[in-house]
Amino acid sequence: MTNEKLLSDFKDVLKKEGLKVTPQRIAVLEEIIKDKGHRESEDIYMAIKSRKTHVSRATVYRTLDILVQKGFARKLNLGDGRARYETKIDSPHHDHIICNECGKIIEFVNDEIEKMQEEIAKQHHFKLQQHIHQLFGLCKECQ
Amino acid sequence: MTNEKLLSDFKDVLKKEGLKVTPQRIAVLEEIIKDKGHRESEDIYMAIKSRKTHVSRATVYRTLDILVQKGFARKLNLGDGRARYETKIDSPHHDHIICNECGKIIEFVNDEIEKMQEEIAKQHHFKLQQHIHQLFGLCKECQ
DNA sequence: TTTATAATTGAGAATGATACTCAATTATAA
DNA sequence: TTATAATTGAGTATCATTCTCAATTATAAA
Ligand SMILES: [Mn+2]
Ligand SMILES: [Mn+2]
Ligand SMILES: [Zn+2]
Ligand SMILES: [Zn+2]
Repeated sequence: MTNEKLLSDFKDVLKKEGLKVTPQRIAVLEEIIKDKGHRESEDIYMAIKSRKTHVSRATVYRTLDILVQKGFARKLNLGDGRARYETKIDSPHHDHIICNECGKIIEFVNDEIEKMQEEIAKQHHFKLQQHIHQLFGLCKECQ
Repeated sequence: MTNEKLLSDFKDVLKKEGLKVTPQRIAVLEEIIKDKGHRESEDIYMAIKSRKTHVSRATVYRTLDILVQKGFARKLNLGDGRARYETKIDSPHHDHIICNECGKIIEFVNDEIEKMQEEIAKQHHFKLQQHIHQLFGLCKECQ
């Protein structure tokens, strides 16, 4: 999806919800799509500030919530107390491998595992809604 | 392993490390082995207080750290901001299924998945150290 | 059993990420 | 241009967990 289309989609969603299109909201959206990485709220806040748009941490958090809610972003919990956000646009489901040393994050998907999760849930009479699968270790460079 | 053996093992470890055997530390150990569940620090703190032993939250946290460090307990992050602790004694590795509604926790192991994780790590040149695999959904009762 | 001493404890303060409050500002539609 | 409801941001609150440090205690030597 082009960034223009994405931006206009976002505006449409905001309007549809009776929410306003503000420079802060646009800036957060732009920041999330610009850098394909797994970003902390603080990073995004600093990146926006270091440019032209005036923004507060509160607004960054609020906008990230909207983006997650509306399917534009995904929120990750890597267990270190700081949430990460990544774009969800053109980004199908995947899980993560995280380096314990340098923090590098690699994405992976394994259909076998995805399938098995469903079976395990079924065996225990659970209706699966989400899952977290994270592998932690040392990356090539950090071993 | 008998509770007596476990207690004496714990005392041995403490002594070996130059740490003191205190009623608070014993109480935390006892609490962790008494209830096989996935306990919050606050639960353990309350349970100990509601008995006879005087203890503080700080000491519960400190002792739980020791128990995890020395292999007597396991610390879980379920993504809700409160750590859970479970006994590691006679409890081989497993992962968890968590009910989004009532919080019920079920344990599972799947050797296939365990094996695949190793392969995935290898493919990405990672030396695997730990992993988190949690399935979230609705349990039979909550659907 | 004392004594010496280093380890431990607990009350309360600190931390850090995130959420909330509310007065001032702003986007939007009439 | 105006009316108004939504948004913003500064600062405060929250909540789990960690830290501080003076008072207490476990331990081992005498
Ligand atoms: Mn990712
Ligand atoms: Mn368990
Ligand atoms: Zn690394
Ligand atoms: Zn349930």
